[in-house]
Amino acid sequence: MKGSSRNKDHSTEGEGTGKRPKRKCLQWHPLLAKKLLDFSEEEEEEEEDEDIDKVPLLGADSLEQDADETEDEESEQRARRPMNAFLLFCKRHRSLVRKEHPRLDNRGATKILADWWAVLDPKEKQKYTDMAKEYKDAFMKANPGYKWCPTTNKPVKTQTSTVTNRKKLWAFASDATKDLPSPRKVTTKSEEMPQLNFGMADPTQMGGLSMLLLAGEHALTAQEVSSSTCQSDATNSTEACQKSSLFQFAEISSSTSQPGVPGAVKQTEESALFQFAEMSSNTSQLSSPELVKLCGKSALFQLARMCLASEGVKVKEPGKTKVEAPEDAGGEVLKEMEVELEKAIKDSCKGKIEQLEIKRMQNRDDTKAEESETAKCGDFTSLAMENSPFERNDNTKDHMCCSPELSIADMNIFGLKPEKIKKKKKKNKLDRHTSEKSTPKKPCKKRQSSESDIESVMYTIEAVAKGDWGAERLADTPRKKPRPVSNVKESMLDTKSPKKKVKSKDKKTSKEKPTETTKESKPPDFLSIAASKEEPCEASDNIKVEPLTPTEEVVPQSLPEQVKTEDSDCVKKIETCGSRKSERSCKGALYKTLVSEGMLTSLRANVDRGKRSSGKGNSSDHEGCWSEENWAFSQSGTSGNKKLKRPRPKEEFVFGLAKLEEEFEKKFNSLPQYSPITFDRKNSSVPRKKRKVGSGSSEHPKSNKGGPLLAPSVAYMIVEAWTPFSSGVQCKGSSILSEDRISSESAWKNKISISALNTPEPAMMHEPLVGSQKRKARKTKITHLVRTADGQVSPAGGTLEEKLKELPQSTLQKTQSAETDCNSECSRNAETEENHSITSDMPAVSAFFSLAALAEVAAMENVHRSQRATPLPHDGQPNEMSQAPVLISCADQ
DNA sequence: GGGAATGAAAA
DNA sequence: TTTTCATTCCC
Repeated sequence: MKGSSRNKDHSTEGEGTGKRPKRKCLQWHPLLAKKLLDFSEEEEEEEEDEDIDKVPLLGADSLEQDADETEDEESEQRARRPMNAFLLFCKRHRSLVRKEHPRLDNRGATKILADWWAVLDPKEKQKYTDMAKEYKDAFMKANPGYKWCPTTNKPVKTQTSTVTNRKKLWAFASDATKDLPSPRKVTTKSEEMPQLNFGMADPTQMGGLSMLLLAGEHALTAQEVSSSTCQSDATNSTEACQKSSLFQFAEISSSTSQPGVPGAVKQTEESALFQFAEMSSNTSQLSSPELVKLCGKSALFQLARMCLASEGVKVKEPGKTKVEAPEDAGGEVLKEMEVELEKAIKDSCKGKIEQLEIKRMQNRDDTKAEESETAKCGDFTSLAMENSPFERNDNTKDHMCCSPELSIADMNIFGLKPEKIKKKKKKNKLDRHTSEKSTPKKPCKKRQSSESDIESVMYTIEAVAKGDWGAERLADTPRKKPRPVSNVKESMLDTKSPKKKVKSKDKKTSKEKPTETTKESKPPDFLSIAASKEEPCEASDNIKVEPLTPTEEVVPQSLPEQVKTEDSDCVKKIETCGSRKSERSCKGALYKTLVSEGMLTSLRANVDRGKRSSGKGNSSDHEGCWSEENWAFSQSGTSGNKKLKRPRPKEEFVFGLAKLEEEFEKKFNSLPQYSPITFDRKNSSVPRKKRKVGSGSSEHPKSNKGGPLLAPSVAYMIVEAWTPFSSGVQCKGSSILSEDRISSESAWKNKISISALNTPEPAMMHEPLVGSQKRKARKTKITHLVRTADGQVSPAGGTLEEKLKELPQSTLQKTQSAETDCNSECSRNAETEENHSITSDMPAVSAFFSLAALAEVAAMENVHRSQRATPLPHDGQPNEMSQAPVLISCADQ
């Protein structure tokens, strides 16, 4: 009754959409959700404050379960066992069933679904099975210790009263080992998680540094590649660069995600990417790419100068510099530095720098100048060199609290002591941002200054690692600094990137800016993100991390040496900066290109599509894969938007969740949906139970209803068209169907996407048949199908090809050729061969897959076109199949 | 919270 | 072989 509101009606859209059962907060990925929740909680606190007491628990998710949670246990508890194939099927088709049978309640729907399931072609089932398996695998990876049945043990939950009813149990084998669930704990507690699959906790806790580490590691490899590629060409390689960049991002994201910490990492990454995108976009907007380069150079140049200056300073007064207190101790040095900086800055950008004394004054004045400058050098702002130092000084003075050591270390890390100093100012602002985004946790509310320092450092590190530099900083700047400077920056930002403001915390920012007092408010951000403790941890982490992770060139180098060998550091730093810069430029260029090409847009669109899920709010995490993909998407998506506003922290979380969900959905969506009609027929023909042979129902389901499923008519048609083929073989052209699929496929990282997802085979008929019969059936069906596809019109198989071709024309824009190719090939293959494992191509593709999905698709398409260019005709050679970008899997009965 | 379905895992 | 529990959501 109560539920009546919901009625079947809306459910139409998706299972996913609306449904949130009361209890279950997180359908798919409890784990992620929890993790995310953790973050989100914090954020929420910030935003909402009201709500959560302190409980870090899950504010959001918890819907009902909150109670249960003590974080750990709960988290564990939270994990829900992965859905099995049937459940996936149900989820996917329930809405359809409901549409057809609005009055049916779920039970009835479930029965129908069961019928459908029974009828469903084995192949089709296989897809779901595969997906389920994948899902499970991912889940298990995420939750190594997860047990389906807690069995008696389940001691776990006892405590919390709530014990999750349902969830209850699953005891994790060993808490320690079990990562997933525990991760949260770890995070909270500080235990270390071995990482595990997800090990989110660590990175999160680690904060930016950890992030850096993770990202850095990935980045290193990725970057290397990218750098090499990028270096080769600027524009020409653009595509290559793009790919590389995408790839890198993907890897980074994936890598980070894998390790764990979906939430934080994602955010950070996203932010980074986003920033990147913004950077590029901004720069592009503001000025030509050249400008960008110039700016970057200038920035780099400045940095270099900074380093040099710092070196000099160090040489002169190492001790002081280290200790820092820039103003206090190294007034002279500072001045020198300032002078140099000013020069450099002026050189590059007109003056932003101010002397220590005048800093603020100038800063204010500069504000105006900055605006103008901004246009000139976007990066510059990003560097935030100027202001930050000053502020830093101030801050340092004010509070060096946290650990001067850290600050120093940080400085060392960067290799840019001076920079750090400078950065601080921005950092303050940035910090918020950074902390929020990149490192949710760290910040201690209390001392901004200290935080700012650390954060700034971390931020910079992260930025460096990411190569975001400018972008992040830009974003950050606005936020944190309460000071007038911030205002200036803001103005800068405004002009440059309204987005950022929009982004996440503009609101807060605004608040913050007004006055330092706001700092507190700021802290909330941090706080929200980070637990109170983190600071020390962070610091330590940072230090530790640095050496550990070579996140990026800069960091690693600097890290080890940093502490003592400053000189070398500086040099190195400079170099690194340069390298990064190149990377950045490449990335930026790539993004730009992507944007221009519209790829980002498309990605974004995909994301948007997925959004509906966002409403759900559930996040699913389970697999690294998904999460990774999500990230990738999110990143790409955000970047694509260009300016999309970055969601606020909360939003980000939500976003993260949403993204996860989206991804999941994408994947999920990738699963073939079958039109009810088809089932109906079958059902009708065969009264529920699986009818095995099927027979023939020929008909085309497609007529309409089916439409709802995949892509509208087109997709559906395609499906049908494919079906025939699929009957014998499954064709999976990645691009084949609708974008959704593509996206979804992309989403799937590796194999899954390829292997299973693909083809939607509506048909269910043939399966049971045996050998020759099957073949006959297939052919027959095929003809039928073909006909149906056409609209029932064309009879014979000959039409198939035509239809296939037509189909693409009709709807498919992109992969038409590919599809056709696939189809033809598939058909052939089906006839001749049935089993084709996934193509060899996959592996390569798989690598990028998540992120680059679109890019890949495009590339693949291009390749196809170029290579095959509608070769298709029947003869497709099996070999081609393998080659063909489109994956075709032929399942043989 | 039960229930309708299926399936996987554990006992 | 039996239990649990995964999803969905009305009742």
